[in-house]
Amino acid sequence: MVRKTKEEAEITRRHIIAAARRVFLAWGVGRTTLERIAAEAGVTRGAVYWHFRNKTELFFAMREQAILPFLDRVVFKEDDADPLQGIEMALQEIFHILRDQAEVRETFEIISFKCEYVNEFSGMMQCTGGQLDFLGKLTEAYRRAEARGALRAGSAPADLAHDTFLFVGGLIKHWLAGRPDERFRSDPAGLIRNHVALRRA
Amino acid sequence: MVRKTKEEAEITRRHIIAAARRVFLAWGVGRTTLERIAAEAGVTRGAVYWHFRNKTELFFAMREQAILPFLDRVVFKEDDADPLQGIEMALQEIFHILRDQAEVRETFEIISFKCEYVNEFSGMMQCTGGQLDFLGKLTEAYRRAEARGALRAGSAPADLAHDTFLFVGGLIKHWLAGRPDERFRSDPAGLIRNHVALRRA
DNA sequence: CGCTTTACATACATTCTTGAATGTATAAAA
DNA sequence: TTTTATACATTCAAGAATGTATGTAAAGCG
Repeated sequence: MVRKTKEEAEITRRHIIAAARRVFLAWGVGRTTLERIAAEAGVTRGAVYWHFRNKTELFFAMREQAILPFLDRVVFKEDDADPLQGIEMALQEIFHILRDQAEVRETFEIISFKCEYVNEFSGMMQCTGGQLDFLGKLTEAYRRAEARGALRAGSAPADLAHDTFLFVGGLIKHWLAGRPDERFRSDPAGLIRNHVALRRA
Repeated sequence: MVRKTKEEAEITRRHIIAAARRVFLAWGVGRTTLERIAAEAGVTRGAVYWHFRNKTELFFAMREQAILPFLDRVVFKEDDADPLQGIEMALQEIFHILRDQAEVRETFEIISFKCEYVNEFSGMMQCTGGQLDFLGKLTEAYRRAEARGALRAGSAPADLAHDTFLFVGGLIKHWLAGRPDERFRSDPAGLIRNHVALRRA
């Protein structure tokens, strides 16, 4: 066996994560063996065990990679002229990421449908910190909109934020699950536009 | 072994399904062995194999049981005075069922979080017939509301129905996942009320 | 230049699971 | 009353899958 440099080892590590994503998606996390991941990555199980303590750690490494784009790209712009526009664009951006970045989409598909939330994983089904953060930012954005008089009367920002949060959760799930011809999959932009329009003053 | 009568065999069958539900919930469907289900039900694996061809068939039998209460109890009453009231009550009823019927709630938890949608199961992640039926009834109900002038202007019934459908999907998921102190878990009624109120003329 | 650590591959022991085969006592049918 | 089908229990063979232990050759470092 030819010993690799640090850079080459890092590449191997990424290959293993990418292979894991493909195999998880096709077989589900539970039915995926490290042997199969290794084969898919063109290495042996020994290599996988070298880089990751076990399947769980590999799973979390994969998950981490997919969350980063959202932290970077989903932001609530403060548009004084139309505060709700910032909310709408943030929501749209979620689906742009899912559409454009296959690895992110596949990872979300795995998290949503190819994984059992039990034992070490059971905490993951609750709202994660990132999700609560998103809910908080949504609430702030609606508050700003209210201050600008952009909201229709009778709706508290916090309630609107909760409603939007649940809407987005449902949409992500159905978007991921749906076949291309289904509405949830084909027209998230329209659904988001309608959702936000309901809130306009 | 004492051979059982048909009635006793039916009871055994139900016991096995109930045991499977408990074990699925704790261990996840994939990591659950028929041996463990059998032990939980107080029978041997032979009995399980007698009643069900394999774990998949047992899973679907359990699932079937949990869907029935919704077909019975979630109905859209046609209230001419306040058509949106019928929609709101139908949504509320979903969570009454989940709150009151532990077996239904647990089964939904399994379907949502303790099961990998792969191979035979992969079709299940799409909208089932029951869900599409629900969406259809929602659309009809909103159409009736529009005809009665109960809807705020500018929103098409079909769009409202989609929005509500996604909201409910998100709410069910977060309600199931949440701990009792979380808002999604503690106050679905309020969230539903706000959601419907947004649509009022 | 020699030692140590790294980055894997290989081999092994152990532990589940599963499906099927077989046994068996009795309920139900004839 | 005899026969047959039922409703399980028990046993077995065989194949994964896992974690670990060990081998190894080269990279990295003083």
